[in-house]
Amino acid sequence: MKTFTIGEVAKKLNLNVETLYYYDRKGLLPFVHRDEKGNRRFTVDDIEMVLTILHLKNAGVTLKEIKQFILWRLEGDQTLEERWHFIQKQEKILEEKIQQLIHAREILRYKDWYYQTAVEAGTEQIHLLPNTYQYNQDAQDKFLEMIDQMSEEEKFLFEIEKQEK
Amino acid sequence: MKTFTIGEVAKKLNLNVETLYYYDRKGLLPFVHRDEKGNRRFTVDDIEMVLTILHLKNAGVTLKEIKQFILWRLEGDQTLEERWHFIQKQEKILEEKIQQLIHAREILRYKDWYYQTAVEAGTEQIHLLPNTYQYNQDAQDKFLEMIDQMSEEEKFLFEIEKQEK
DNA sequence: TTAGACCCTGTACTATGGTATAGGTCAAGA
DNA sequence: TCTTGACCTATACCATAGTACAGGGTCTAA
Repeated sequence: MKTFTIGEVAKKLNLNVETLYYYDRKGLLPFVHRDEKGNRRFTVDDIEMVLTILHLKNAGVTLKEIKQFILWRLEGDQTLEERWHFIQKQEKILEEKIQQLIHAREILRYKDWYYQTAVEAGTEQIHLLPNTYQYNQDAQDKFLEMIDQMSEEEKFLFEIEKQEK
Repeated sequence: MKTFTIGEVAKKLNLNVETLYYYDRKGLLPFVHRDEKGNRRFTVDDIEMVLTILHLKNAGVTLKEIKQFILWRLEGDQTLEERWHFIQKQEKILEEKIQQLIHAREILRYKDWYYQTAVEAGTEQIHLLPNTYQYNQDAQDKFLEMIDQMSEEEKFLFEIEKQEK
């Protein structure tokens, strides 16, 4: 069965070897064996595992949690339920993260509109109440139109702005 | 015009005051004025600015970059173009991040299926080739079915697994 | 008049996820 | 033979984004 050196794995997975050494030190690669010279040899299965680490990392899972998952995996079928629940939990967390970023994207798109129109007008004043940095009705309407759901913080600001007027 | 203390702002924006002090130290709140006693007083405009900071932070922008944006904003209309380009750049970065997380979500959903079926079967063996940790044809087919686009790293693994067989 | 709740500054400490550096082994090629 | 490159360990160092703590001021209510 073909095996790979740490350098080959790093190259193929677009990591640098230091990162793989770091993961090993942190206990994320307990499955990797050594040859007679003491060098790590990664099997295809091992690379599969490293890819799983990267998948979880991409999903925002910390190395500590990933380590737990890896250890469960080495324990075999008796930890299937734990692993399943772990995956379900991470799915929920990730879903929330995605929704948060989608909100952030709406905000950026609003700001994009805001600056595009300001640049066209040559001044930000077109969006502001005279002598303040507070947004005028048009800017607020556009905000409401472009943003699906306001956060609590945004609602709070809307409230105090209303009271000012 | 009503103003707010740092504690009030922190509470309303769900931050702790230390974080606001930290932002100030880092130069993100140069617009906040003090009263006779030396205490910070936040105007509605100021809170608007802090909310902008939080929006950018949610979008994954670093504090360093946010500081730049804030400074531009204080310079007024002559920096409108810079600010617009900055927003457009952050939009692109965020879009990529969202797509990456959506890929990660597909992977997690696949793993969810993988573990659900394994738990039902009582063993992970139903997805593996005998005596390895490599996925069998069914598991691979399901992967291809559930994952929209494979990353380079995933393609690489598929290749070497094919060669093994 | 004193305790508690805020406010302030400055400095230290933390976690996370690496990256860099020093010092060493070993095999292959010029 | 000697240098280059890939591997190894151990340790130091880094940025980011806070969090905690020490020491001090000021106002208010019991």
